[in-house]
Amino acid sequence: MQLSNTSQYAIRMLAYMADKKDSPLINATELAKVLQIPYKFLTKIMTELVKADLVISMRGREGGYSLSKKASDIKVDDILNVFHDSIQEEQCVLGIGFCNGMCKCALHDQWMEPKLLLQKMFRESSLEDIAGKGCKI
Amino acid sequence: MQLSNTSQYAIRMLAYMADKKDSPLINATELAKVLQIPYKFLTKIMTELVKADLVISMRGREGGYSLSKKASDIKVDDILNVFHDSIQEEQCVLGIGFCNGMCKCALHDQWMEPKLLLQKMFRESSLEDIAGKGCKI
DNA sequence: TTTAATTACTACTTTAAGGTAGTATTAAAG
DNA sequence: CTTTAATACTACCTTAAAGTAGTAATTAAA
Ligand code: SF4
Ligand code: SF4
Repeated sequence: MQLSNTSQYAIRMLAYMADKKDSPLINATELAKVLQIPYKFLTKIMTELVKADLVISMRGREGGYSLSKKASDIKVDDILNVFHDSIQEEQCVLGIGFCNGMCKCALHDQWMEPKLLLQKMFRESSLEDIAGKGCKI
Repeated sequence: MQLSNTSQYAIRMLAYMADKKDSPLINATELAKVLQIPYKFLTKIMTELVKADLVISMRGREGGYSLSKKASDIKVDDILNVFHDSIQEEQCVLGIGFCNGMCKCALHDQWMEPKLLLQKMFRESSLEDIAGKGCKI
């Protein structure tokens, strides 16, 4: 019951970048070292974030990565969507069926509440919220 | 963000058994067919449930499985614990660190609420609650 | 006592996520 | 122009979960 490694890495990478919004470009070497994420895996993930238009990359010497928009405009859910790790509308807590409300077990209604809270949290929390709150992640 | 396949299967298997509390023993062949779970995988899972004392098994002809206690006494969380799929006390929503409340990101407090709800749900929901509510899972 | 039907055990295969290696491409610095 | 430092691409390796196969052990019916 937790996010994939890849999503976790992606969130931390982008949160770090949001935190260092003074630097126009941040490179993979720095990110890998500071966040303790394998360099090659990090660049692989970053390339996906570039393709998803959450990040802009500059190749070549003095290159690096930067957020494609304001930190407050990049929601956690946008990141999760890139890696298909977001909570779907009809997703069953047990992963058994898809909730249609027609025929339900006792857990169905109980699941609604935490599910809605999680969805809300992911959709409304931006990188700005996560970063720069005194605690580096 | 969902339970492992193994946990899902285990819950469905036990819920089905709870539902058929009239039959003293239920065998793997029936379970596999009705629940559409691979027979060999099902027996592997069931053996773990036997070792965890949630299920009693009878070998040999006319053998099968039965719940080791009343359906109302087997909680979903008991099943999740067998497969290390329960939500830990200090578990971080992002899977990044372990929440100690000392140094936290903005998601930390928001995570508390759905997490407590999920824990409560898993701990308080029994097989009796899931089974026999008109909807077979 | 033999046979059939069942669970238990051991070992293997498959799949997908996570991770690594090497090379190509790009662009600024010198 | 050449070098250097960066990202991008392709292909592979590793690990753990999921699933499969075959055989042993057990028990009741015949
Ligand atoms: S009724 Fe229960 S098992 Fe079925 S989709 Fe809803 S939560 Fe899942
Ligand atoms: S502060 Fe945020 S990242 Fe750190 S453990 Fe709590 S929820 Fe996770």
